[in-house]
Amino acid sequence: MSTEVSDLEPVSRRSTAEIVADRIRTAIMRGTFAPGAQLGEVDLAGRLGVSRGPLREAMQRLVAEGLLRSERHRGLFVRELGPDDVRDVYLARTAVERAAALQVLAGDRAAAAVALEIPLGAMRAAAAAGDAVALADADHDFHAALVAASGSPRLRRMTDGLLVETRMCLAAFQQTAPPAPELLAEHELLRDALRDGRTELLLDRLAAHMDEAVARILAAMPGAA
Amino acid sequence: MSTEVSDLEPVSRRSTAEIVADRIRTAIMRGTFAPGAQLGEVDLAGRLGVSRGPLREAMQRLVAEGLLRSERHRGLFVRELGPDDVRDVYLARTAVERAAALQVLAGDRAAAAVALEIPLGAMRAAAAAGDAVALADADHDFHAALVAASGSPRLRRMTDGLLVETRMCLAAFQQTAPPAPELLAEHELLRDALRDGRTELLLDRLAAHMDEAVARILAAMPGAA
DNA sequence: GCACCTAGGATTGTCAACAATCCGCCTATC
DNA sequence: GATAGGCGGATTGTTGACAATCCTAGGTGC
Repeated sequence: MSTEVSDLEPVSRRSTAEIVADRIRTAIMRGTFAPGAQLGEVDLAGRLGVSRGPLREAMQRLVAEGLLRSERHRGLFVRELGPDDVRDVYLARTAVERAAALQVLAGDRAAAAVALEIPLGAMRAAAAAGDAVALADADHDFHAALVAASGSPRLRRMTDGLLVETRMCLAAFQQTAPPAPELLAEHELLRDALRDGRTELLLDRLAAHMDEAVARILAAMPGAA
Repeated sequence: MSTEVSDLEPVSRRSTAEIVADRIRTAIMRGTFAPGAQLGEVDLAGRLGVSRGPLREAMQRLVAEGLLRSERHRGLFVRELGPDDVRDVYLARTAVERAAALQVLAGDRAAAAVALEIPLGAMRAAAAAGDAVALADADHDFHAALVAASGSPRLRRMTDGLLVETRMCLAAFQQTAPPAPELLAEHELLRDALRDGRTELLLDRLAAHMDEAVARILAAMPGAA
């Protein structure tokens, strides 16, 4: 809203509803809207500078993505994710990223390994600077890049949605700083196994990576069994 | 539109946008709207008896699901699925249903096998009657039931979307009648392997089932490589 | 004859107002 | 004192109209 770099296409190529959806999605991802919080339409519309029409369209999109819960004549609420949801998100992520990894292994492994170097670099910088948010961003980008390298639009779309939910889980209790060096090492091992075409090793490490993430999150969760 | 069985809750519990989305989704699934066709808002709104507001909300939902393609100031078009899309849909389905199958194997196999008997019965009846549409419905229900038995909401939601795209692929050239007895046998083999807990066998049969479906569809497709 | 420009029509994008519904609180009654 | 009934405020759901944009057809100049 403040500084647009390219005023050539201020609002042209993307629909307003899509822009609004992205904005709210990011806000939910960052924890700006607490889980369970109600989102008033007039308030949001006024804050974003749009009318209720496009805003409602954006909301429908987020409801379809599973980020919001709509109660008729009650309002829209940010979905709250419990322990079961954490397990389910990572179950689905494991399934999708496993398939993506297999596709990458069958394709151009080297190019994918190179592409992964970008988020890995960001992860190293974030770890060195002790920036937890940047670390989470880099983690996010790593997995998005992995799935993007598969060349599958549907796996990519699914991952995009699941990663947002992952960030929602993390944002609920950001104070739980993950051990940065360990996290970085895990991702580098994934990159190594991918680059070297070690199929079984990659799949095992991927599954282990997911299991550890679930354990980390559930350990930091209040009412986890 | 013609005969509603339960007029007790005509529009109460579900939002209008959701109802409209379901209606259009079904129409796309059945091939009522040809791929690439433009959907005019005023025309659809008038035909469904709602205003353009809820209709646009429903459209945003379908766009998010990947069924429609929106071009700004141009209109909404039914997505056309090419050979690459067919392969991608089944790639994603294989990933999701594999994960679901593993979850079922780790849970209550017997109950899942019983649940699968319902769509299998419908499939037998459709095969005997030579009803291609009912056969496709039963096929659809089988895989939906398999994933539902996993107890994972996210795998379930992904499958719902992917199955709709599957039907879109099939609807494009309905005349390609699949060999009913063979299709039935394949699904019964899946059920058997699931019931008996034969993990490797089930996963192999599932992958083969998907591969055969892709081959069947691509063979009937006009411009397939 | 061909290319460019312009007017027309139609469609989408957006907005502000109206109507229906629900929640919380207050009051009256048992 | 507790509970049933009703009222007020707020929010969502829906509608119709207005404005911006794009494609197509026709005309004009070169």
